Amino acid sequence: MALINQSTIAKTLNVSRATVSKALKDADDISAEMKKRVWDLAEKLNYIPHYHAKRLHSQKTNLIGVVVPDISNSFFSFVIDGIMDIAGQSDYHIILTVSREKADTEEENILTLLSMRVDGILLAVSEETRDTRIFEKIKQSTVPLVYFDRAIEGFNFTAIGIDDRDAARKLIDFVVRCGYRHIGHLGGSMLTDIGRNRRDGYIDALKHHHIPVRDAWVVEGGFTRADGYRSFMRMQQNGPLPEVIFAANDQNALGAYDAMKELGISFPETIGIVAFGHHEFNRIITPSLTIINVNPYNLGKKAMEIMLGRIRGEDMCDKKIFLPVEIEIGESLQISENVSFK
Amino acid sequence: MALINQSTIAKTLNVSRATVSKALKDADDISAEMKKRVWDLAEKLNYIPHYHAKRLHSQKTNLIGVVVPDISNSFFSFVIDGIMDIAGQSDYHIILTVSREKADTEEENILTLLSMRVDGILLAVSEETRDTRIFEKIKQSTVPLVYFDRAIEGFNFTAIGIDDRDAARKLIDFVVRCGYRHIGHLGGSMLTDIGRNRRDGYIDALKHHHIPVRDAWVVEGGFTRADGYRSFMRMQQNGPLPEVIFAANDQNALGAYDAMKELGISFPETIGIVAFGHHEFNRIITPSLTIINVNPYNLGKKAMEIMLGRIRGEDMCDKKIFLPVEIEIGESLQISENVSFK
DNA sequence: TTGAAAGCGTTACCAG
DNA sequence: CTGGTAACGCTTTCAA
Repeated sequence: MALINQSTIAKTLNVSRATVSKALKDADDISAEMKKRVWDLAEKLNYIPHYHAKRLHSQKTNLIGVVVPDISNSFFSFVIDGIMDIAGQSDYHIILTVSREKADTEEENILTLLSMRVDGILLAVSEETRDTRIFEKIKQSTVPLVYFDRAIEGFNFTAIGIDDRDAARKLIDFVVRCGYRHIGHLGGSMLTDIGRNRRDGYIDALKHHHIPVRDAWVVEGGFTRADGYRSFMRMQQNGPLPEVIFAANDQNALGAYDAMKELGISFPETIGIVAFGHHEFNRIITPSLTIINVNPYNLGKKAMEIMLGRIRGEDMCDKKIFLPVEIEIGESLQISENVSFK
Repeated sequence: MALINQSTIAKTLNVSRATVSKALKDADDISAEMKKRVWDLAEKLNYIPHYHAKRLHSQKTNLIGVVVPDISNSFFSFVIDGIMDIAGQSDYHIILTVSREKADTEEENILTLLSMRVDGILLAVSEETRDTRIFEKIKQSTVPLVYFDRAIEGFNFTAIGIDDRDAARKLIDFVVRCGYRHIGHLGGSMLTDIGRNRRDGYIDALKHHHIPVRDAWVVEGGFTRADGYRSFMRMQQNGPLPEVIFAANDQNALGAYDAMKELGISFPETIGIVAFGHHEFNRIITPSLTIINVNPYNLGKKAMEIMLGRIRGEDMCDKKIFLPVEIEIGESLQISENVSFK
């Protein structure tokens, strides 16, 4: 016997559907006796209310749509973990979609979420996204959108992430103070703000220390492990390699590590790697990277909290929110004793 | 302006809602001219159909509910990746819920999914689950349920996973053939079938090789990193440690590694670790474990394929399906040259 | 205390 | 070709 509805209960009890509906939600104007009869039968017939029929009426779904580029990237699974923790506390549910870094999949996902009338959308933009018409649509729909990690500029949506440019500057500054001057960059996608900002911070820091930027040591790439592999191979073909490589993220670093292994380049003795990353991942990488540590779980929590504020109507000003970061020193650099990071 | 509905289009065009509905779905009995007018206006007003209103009528949601114990466990994120790949190809969407290994959260999640009238439920049972009334409810609801990785016996639902007992036997057999005879076990939860089966396989193998099972070397635990840490600490208090430890899964192994690091026990020189795990994770562990390799991405794909078959009404027989596994040898064992694994 | 009726956004059947 | 109407499962307002 499949799931039943209120009508079935009403018919069996010879009362109206309205009465059943009210009894089920323990309304004041239903007799205790009637309620008991309804509850007992509901229990017996395994009645489970229809979520969407209910919400159809209330115009509020308590659903939050999430779009991530890649769920097998542990960064995003930790973000989702944070999102779901906050969602669970507030009786919200998550519709998870994955763009696979494809702009058209992302667009499809957003349309699906809008069609499900989610109360809000949390989005980390795919690497490929260029066409921004879909963001116009979201704006028009008045569904609140909060970017996390990666954002598209120009639509005045709230974004939460880190100050990538500043963080990259600090990381490279640290590397320089460790005594290195030959520093390369395996970049992320230059279509994303974080890709550009991390590269710009890298260049800022080199310039600040009067170190020339060598084109052969700056490779445009992406945020996947495969991207890191390809980027390293490209840099290696450009001629002599730097002492330290700054990878756009930890996945990319892992790809570089793959390439070095394949090429027989020892790590970290020959080349050190530093990257943007997160602690949970870093703890299990070999040998430990030196990273700018972003906490993805907190990022997810914070993003969801902001979303809830948005839905409640508080905090309506669109802005960019930065999470704190810190440098986590791994075994990937030979650090002279007198370097400290405040 | 918020999202509009068909009525708005109908009113603006001075036609009936029925006409709009049919025009939008390109029905045969609507004039080309009418269709164009409707489409143009829909486009202009940013009309996006209401997913759940539509499905309310069709009695099919194209939604699949997923319950995982822990999404920050990379095993499950890879499973989800596989599930979503197949789902995307077939126009299904995923409602993801996380039980955090808690039986009551799991039950809540299942009820939510049933209330959303998902077309099917994919479930990896939490460690804690004992009360099986909720599974009765699912059975009653006639919503197809497919277990992946971890199952509860006795309800005759389809389950997909690996033959844990056999795999554990093979893994321990391999360790013995490497020359080790002092082998301990950091177990998973004995409430789960996989926890029991892996332990039983371990015992089978020891018995087969006439190696006594030492209680001090068999610790009951769980599948998280924290569990692994605690279990190792317990075993260490029991007296002298074995040469090789068989951990219930890779997270557990990681926790054991944490404990060893804290206690200053070198790895893998003093103690080797073997575990159930998956390649993607293993590649980034230091030093690489020797694992029985389960491919979680394929597991997810397969689980979703079975689910789709179920929904279509094919393949209605409930059974246990085993995925193939293989041993992946890492740096965690000192292996003598003449050992090979067929 | 209960029930009739309208409505949420959509589709489907049948008339015209 | 177009439209009225009932239906999907539920809630809410207003009468009785």
